[in-house]
Amino acid sequence: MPELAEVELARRLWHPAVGEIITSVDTHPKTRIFRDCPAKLLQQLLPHTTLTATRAHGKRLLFTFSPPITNNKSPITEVPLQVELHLGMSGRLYATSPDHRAEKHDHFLLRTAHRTLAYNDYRQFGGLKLHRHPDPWADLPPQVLDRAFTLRYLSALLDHRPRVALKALLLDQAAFPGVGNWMADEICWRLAAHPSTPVGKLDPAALRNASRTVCCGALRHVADRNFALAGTRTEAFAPGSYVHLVPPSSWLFQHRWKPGGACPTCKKTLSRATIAGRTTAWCPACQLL
DNA sequence: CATCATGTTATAAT
DNA sequence: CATTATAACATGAT
Repeated sequence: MPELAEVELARRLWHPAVGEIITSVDTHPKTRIFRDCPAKLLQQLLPHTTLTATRAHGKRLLFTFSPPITNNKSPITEVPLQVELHLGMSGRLYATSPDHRAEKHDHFLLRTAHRTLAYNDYRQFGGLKLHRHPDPWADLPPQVLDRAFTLRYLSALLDHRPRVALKALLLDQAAFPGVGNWMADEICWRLAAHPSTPVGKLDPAALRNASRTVCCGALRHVADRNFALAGTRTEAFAPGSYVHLVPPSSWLFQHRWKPGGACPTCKKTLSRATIAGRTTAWCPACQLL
Protein backbone atom coordinates (compact mmCIF):
# COMPACT_ATOMS: atom_id res chain seq x y z
CA MET A 1 0.00 0.00 0.00
CA PRO A 2 1.97 2.66 1.34
CA GLU A 3 3.84 5.20 -0.61
CA LEU A 4 3.50 8.86 0.14
CA ALA A 5 -0.03 9.30 -1.16
CA GLU A 6 -1.39 6.25 0.67
CA VAL A 7 0.30 7.43 3.81
CA GLU A 8 -1.18 10.91 3.44
CA LEU A 9 -4.60 9.33 2.90
CA ALA A 10 -4.14 7.30 6.09
CA ARG A 11 -3.32 10.49 7.98
CA ARG A 12 -6.43 12.22 6.68
CA LEU A 13 -8.64 9.29 7.64
CA TRP A 14 -7.55 9.53 11.27
CA HIS A 15 -7.28 13.30 11.36
CA PRO A 16 -10.99 14.01 12.04
CA ALA A 17 -10.45 12.58 15.52
CA VAL A 18 -8.21 15.51 16.45
CA GLY A 19 -9.63 17.11 19.60
CA GLU A 20 -11.23 13.86 20.76
CA ILE A 21 -10.36 11.98 23.95
CA ILE A 22 -9.14 8.40 23.69
CA THR A 23 -11.53 6.35 25.79
CA SER A 24 -10.01 2.92 25.24
CA VAL A 25 -7.33 1.08 23.34
CA ASP A 26 -7.62 -2.41 21.87
CA THR A 27 -4.49 -4.27 20.87
CA HIS A 28 -3.63 -7.70 19.65
CA PRO A 29 -0.36 -7.91 21.59
CA LYS A 30 1.19 -10.88 19.85
CA THR A 31 1.46 -9.25 16.45
CA ARG A 32 4.75 -8.14 15.04
CA ILE A 33 3.70 -4.50 14.71
CA PHE A 34 4.31 -4.10 18.45
CA ARG A 35 7.91 -5.32 18.26
CA ASP A 36 9.35 -1.85 18.96
CA CYS A 37 6.55 -0.63 21.20
CA PRO A 38 4.85 -3.01 23.58
CA ALA A 39 1.09 -3.09 23.26
CA LYS A 40 0.89 -2.98 27.04
CA LEU A 41 2.61 0.39 27.10
CA LEU A 42 0.12 1.87 24.66
CA GLN A 43 -2.77 0.46 26.70
CA GLN A 44 -1.30 2.12 29.73
CA LEU A 45 -0.40 5.52 28.28
CA LEU A 46 -3.04 6.42 25.70
CA PRO A 47 -6.40 6.28 27.49
CA HIS A 48 -7.63 9.75 28.60
CA THR A 49 -5.20 11.57 26.32
CA THR A 50 -6.46 13.77 23.50
CA LEU A 51 -5.34 13.36 19.91
CA THR A 52 -3.96 16.81 19.16
CA ALA A 53 -2.01 16.55 15.92
CA THR A 54 -1.36 14.35 12.91
CA ARG A 55 1.63 14.56 10.59
CA ALA A 56 2.98 12.62 7.64
CA HIS A 57 6.50 12.62 6.26
CA GLY A 58 7.28 10.26 3.40
CA LYS A 59 6.11 6.87 4.59
CA ARG A 60 6.00 7.90 8.24
CA LEU A 61 3.01 8.99 10.27
CA LEU A 62 3.13 10.82 13.58
CA PHE A 63 0.17 11.15 15.95
CA THR A 64 0.42 13.38 19.00
CA PHE A 65 -1.56 12.60 22.14
CA SER A 66 -1.71 15.24 24.85
CA PRO A 67 -2.28 14.33 28.48
CA PRO A 68 -5.42 15.52 30.24
CA ILE A 69 -5.30 19.03 31.72
CA THR A 70 -4.68 18.60 35.43
CA ASN A 71 -6.31 21.91 36.46
CA ASN A 72 -4.16 22.32 39.59
CA LYS A 73 -0.43 22.51 40.26
CA SER A 74 2.37 20.81 38.26
CA PRO A 75 2.11 23.19 35.30
CA ILE A 76 4.09 21.79 32.37
CA THR A 77 5.50 18.45 33.50
CA GLU A 78 3.50 16.14 31.21
CA VAL A 79 5.03 15.76 27.77
CA PRO A 80 2.77 14.93 24.83
CA LEU A 81 3.03 11.38 23.66
CA GLN A 82 4.04 10.92 20.04
CA VAL A 83 3.29 7.67 18.30
CA GLU A 84 5.07 7.10 15.01
CA LEU A 85 3.51 4.63 12.64
CA HIS A 86 4.88 2.92 9.56
CA LEU A 87 2.51 0.95 7.37
CA GLY A 88 5.08 -1.46 5.96
CA MET A 89 3.88 -3.32 2.91
CA SER A 90 0.23 -3.95 3.74
CA GLY A 91 -0.74 -1.66 6.59
CA ARG A 92 -3.65 0.73 6.38
CA LEU A 93 -5.60 3.03 8.60
CA TYR A 94 -9.29 3.65 8.58
CA ALA A 95 -11.95 5.11 10.81
CA THR A 96 -15.31 3.58 11.68
CA SER A 97 -18.07 3.70 14.24
CA PRO A 98 -17.29 3.86 17.99
CA ASP A 99 -18.55 0.31 18.54
CA HIS A 100 -16.47 -1.25 15.75
CA ARG A 101 -15.53 -4.88 16.41
CA ALA A 102 -12.02 -5.86 15.40
CA GLU A 103 -11.90 -7.45 11.97
CA LYS A 104 -9.28 -9.84 10.74
CA HIS A 105 -5.82 -8.22 10.99
CA ASP A 106 -7.04 -5.20 12.94
CA HIS A 107 -4.19 -5.00 15.42
CA PHE A 108 -4.67 -1.64 17.06
CA LEU A 109 -7.90 0.23 17.74
CA LEU A 110 -8.24 3.66 19.33
CA ARG A 111 -11.72 4.55 20.47
CA THR A 112 -13.23 7.96 21.14
CA ALA A 113 -16.82 8.92 21.84
CA HIS A 114 -17.32 9.51 18.12
CA ARG A 115 -15.29 6.92 16.21
CA THR A 116 -12.83 4.07 16.21
CA LEU A 117 -9.44 4.56 14.62
CA ALA A 118 -8.17 1.28 13.22
CA TYR A 119 -4.77 -0.01 12.14
CA ASN A 120 -5.01 -3.09 9.93
CA ASP A 121 -2.00 -4.93 8.55
CA TYR A 122 -2.14 -8.53 7.39
CA ARG A 123 1.58 -8.91 6.76
CA GLN A 124 2.64 -7.05 9.89
CA PHE A 125 5.70 -5.48 8.30
CA GLY A 126 4.51 -2.15 9.64
CA GLY A 127 5.01 -1.03 13.19
CA LEU A 128 4.82 1.60 15.88
CA LYS A 129 7.38 3.60 17.80
CA LEU A 130 6.95 5.80 20.85
CA HIS A 131 8.72 9.15 21.01
CA ARG A 132 9.25 11.28 24.09
CA HIS A 133 11.39 13.90 22.42
CA PRO A 134 9.36 17.03 21.57
CA ASP A 135 10.31 17.02 17.89
CA PRO A 136 11.39 13.52 16.86
CA TRP A 137 11.31 14.48 13.19
CA ALA A 138 13.67 17.44 13.43
CA ASP A 139 16.37 15.75 11.37
CA LEU A 140 14.32 14.28 8.53
CA PRO A 141 15.36 15.30 5.02
CA PRO A 142 13.19 17.59 2.88
CA GLN A 143 10.37 15.92 0.98
CA VAL A 144 10.08 16.16 -2.78
CA LEU A 145 7.26 18.71 -2.61
CA ASP A 146 8.84 20.82 0.12
CA ARG A 147 10.30 24.24 -0.66
CA ALA A 148 13.63 22.97 0.61
CA PHE A 149 13.79 20.35 -2.15
CA THR A 150 15.58 22.84 -4.35
CA LEU A 151 17.49 22.28 -7.54
CA ARG A 152 20.66 23.05 -5.65
CA TYR A 153 19.81 20.47 -2.98
CA LEU A 154 19.01 17.77 -5.54
CA SER A 155 22.14 18.53 -7.58
CA ALA A 156 24.21 18.05 -4.46
CA LEU A 157 22.53 14.68 -3.87
CA LEU A 158 23.41 13.55 -7.40
CA ASP A 159 26.97 14.85 -7.19
CA HIS A 160 27.48 13.06 -3.93
CA ARG A 161 26.94 9.54 -5.36
CA PRO A 162 27.09 9.93 -9.15
CA ARG A 163 27.40 6.23 -9.91
CA VAL A 164 24.30 5.09 -8.05
CA ALA A 165 21.48 3.77 -10.23
CA LEU A 166 18.54 6.14 -10.59
CA LYS A 167 16.12 3.55 -9.25
CA ALA A 168 18.27 2.97 -6.18
CA LEU A 169 18.41 6.67 -5.39
CA LEU A 170 14.66 7.06 -5.85
CA LEU A 171 14.06 4.21 -3.39
CA ASP A 172 16.42 5.72 -0.83
CA GLN A 173 14.14 7.18 1.83
CA ALA A 174 16.83 9.62 2.91
CA ALA A 175 16.80 11.11 -0.61
CA PHE A 176 13.21 10.74 -1.84
CA PRO A 177 11.08 10.20 1.28
CA GLY A 178 7.82 8.47 0.45
CA VAL A 179 8.79 7.29 -3.01
CA GLY A 180 8.38 3.51 -3.30
CA ASN A 181 8.57 0.92 -6.00
CA TRP A 182 5.77 2.04 -8.27
CA MET A 183 6.44 5.77 -7.94
CA ALA A 184 10.12 5.18 -8.65
CA ASP A 185 9.24 3.39 -11.89
CA GLU A 186 6.78 6.13 -12.76
CA ILE A 187 9.45 8.81 -12.26
CA CYS A 188 12.02 6.94 -14.38
CA TRP A 189 9.43 6.54 -17.12
CA ARG A 190 8.48 10.21 -17.08
CA LEU A 191 12.14 11.15 -17.17
CA ALA A 192 12.61 8.84 -20.16
CA ALA A 193 15.58 7.41 -18.30
CA HIS A 194 16.47 3.75 -17.84
CA PRO A 195 16.19 2.81 -14.15
CA SER A 196 19.85 1.73 -14.16
CA THR A 197 21.14 5.10 -15.35
CA PRO A 198 23.90 6.39 -13.08
CA VAL A 199 22.45 9.53 -11.55
CA GLY A 200 25.55 11.54 -12.40
CA LYS A 201 24.43 11.46 -16.02
CA LEU A 202 21.03 12.99 -15.32
CA ASP A 203 19.81 16.53 -15.65
CA PRO A 204 18.92 17.50 -12.06
CA ALA A 205 16.21 19.90 -13.21
CA ALA A 206 14.50 17.20 -15.26
CA LEU A 207 14.64 14.76 -12.36
CA ARG A 208 13.24 17.37 -10.04
CA ASN A 209 10.38 18.07 -12.42
CA ALA A 210 9.56 14.40 -12.99
CA SER A 211 9.61 13.52 -9.31
CA ARG A 212 7.50 16.53 -8.36
CA THR A 213 4.98 15.75 -11.09
CA VAL A 214 4.64 12.14 -9.93
CA CYS A 215 4.36 13.07 -6.26
CA CYS A 216 1.73 15.71 -7.02
CA GLY A 217 -0.20 13.38 -9.27
CA ALA A 218 -0.08 10.53 -6.76
CA LEU A 219 -1.49 12.81 -4.08
CA ARG A 220 -4.20 14.01 -6.42
CA HIS A 221 -5.21 10.62 -7.80
CA VAL A 222 -4.81 8.57 -4.63
CA ALA A 223 -5.02 10.78 -1.55
CA ASP A 224 -7.42 13.52 -2.70
CA ARG A 225 -9.84 11.33 -4.59
CA ASN A 226 -9.95 8.58 -2.01
CA PHE A 227 -10.38 11.08 0.77
CA ALA A 228 -13.30 12.63 -1.07
CA LEU A 229 -14.75 9.14 -1.39
CA ALA A 230 -14.24 8.53 2.32
CA GLY A 231 -16.20 11.68 3.06
CA THR A 232 -19.29 10.05 1.68
CA ARG A 233 -18.54 6.41 2.46
CA THR A 234 -16.35 5.75 5.48
CA GLU A 235 -17.03 2.05 5.20
CA ALA A 236 -15.33 2.10 1.80
CA PHE A 237 -12.07 1.81 3.71
CA ALA A 238 -12.93 -1.04 6.04
CA PRO A 239 -11.01 -4.26 5.34
CA GLY A 240 -13.93 -6.15 3.84
CA SER A 241 -14.99 -3.46 1.40
CA TYR A 242 -11.89 -1.71 0.26
CA VAL A 243 -12.37 0.72 -2.59
CA HIS A 244 -9.19 2.17 -3.87
CA LEU A 245 -8.69 4.74 -6.59
CA VAL A 246 -5.39 4.67 -8.45
CA PRO A 247 -3.65 6.77 -11.13
CA PRO A 248 -5.20 6.82 -14.64
CA SER A 249 -4.21 4.68 -17.60
CA SER A 250 -2.01 7.45 -18.99
CA TRP A 251 0.38 6.52 -16.18
CA LEU A 252 2.80 3.61 -16.27
CA PHE A 253 1.18 2.40 -13.03
CA GLN A 254 -1.79 0.83 -14.81
CA HIS A 255 0.38 -1.27 -17.10
CA ARG A 256 3.49 -2.20 -15.18
CA TRP A 257 2.30 -5.47 -13.63
CA LYS A 258 0.23 -6.79 -16.50
CA PRO A 259 1.99 -9.52 -18.44
CA GLY A 260 2.53 -8.02 -21.87
CA GLY A 261 1.73 -4.57 -20.48
CA ALA A 262 2.51 -1.80 -22.95
CA CYS A 263 4.06 1.65 -22.64
CA PRO A 264 1.20 4.17 -22.49
CA THR A 265 2.95 6.44 -24.99
CA CYS A 266 4.68 4.21 -27.55
CA LYS A 267 2.75 0.94 -26.98
CA LYS A 268 5.90 -1.19 -26.93
CA THR A 269 5.84 -4.10 -24.51
CA LEU A 270 7.37 -3.16 -21.16
CA SER A 271 10.56 -4.80 -19.90
CA ARG A 272 10.90 -6.17 -16.40
CA ALA A 273 13.88 -7.03 -14.25
CA THR A 274 15.14 -6.72 -10.72
CA ILE A 275 16.97 -3.42 -10.30
CA ALA A 276 18.17 -2.12 -6.94
CA GLY A 277 16.58 -5.15 -5.35
CA ARG A 278 13.02 -4.58 -6.56
CA THR A 279 11.07 -5.70 -9.59
CA THR A 280 11.24 -2.85 -12.05
CA ALA A 281 9.21 -2.17 -15.19
CA TRP A 282 10.31 0.20 -17.93
CA CYS A 283 9.79 0.92 -21.60
CA PRO A 284 12.75 -0.41 -23.63
CA ALA A 285 12.05 2.11 -26.37
CA CYS A 286 11.42 5.30 -24.40
CA GLN A 287 13.87 4.74 -21.55
CA LEU A 288 17.38 4.31 -22.83
CA LEU A 289 20.45 3.80 -20.71
C1' DC B 1 3.23 -26.48 -4.17
C1' DA B 2 5.89 -22.29 -6.07
C1' DT B 3 6.15 -17.50 -6.95
C1' DC B 4 5.31 -12.84 -6.15
C1' DA B 5 3.79 -8.58 -3.61
C1' DT B 6 3.28 -0.22 -3.34
C1' DG B 7 8.89 -2.10 2.58
C1' DT B 8 12.68 -2.24 5.88
C1' DT B 9 16.62 -4.14 8.02
C1' DA B 10 20.50 -7.14 9.20
C1' DT B 11 24.15 -9.52 7.21
C1' DA B 12 27.12 -11.01 3.58
C1' DA B 13 29.55 -10.36 -0.60
C1' DT B 14 31.77 -7.36 -4.05
C1' DC C 1 34.18 3.10 2.84
C1' DA C 2 30.36 2.47 -0.50
C1' DT C 3 27.31 -0.32 -3.01
C1' DT C 4 24.75 -4.32 -4.07
C1' DA C 5 22.73 -8.97 -3.12
C1' DT C 6 20.16 -11.96 -0.16
C1' DA C 7 17.29 -13.43 3.36
C1' DA C 8 13.96 -12.66 6.71
C1' DC C 9 9.67 -10.94 8.38
C1' DA C 10 3.70 -12.91 7.76
C1' DT C 11 -0.06 -13.40 4.85
C1' DG C 12 -2.71 -13.68 0.68
C1' DA C 13 -3.33 -13.93 -4.31
C1' DT C 14 -2.34 -16.30 -8.52
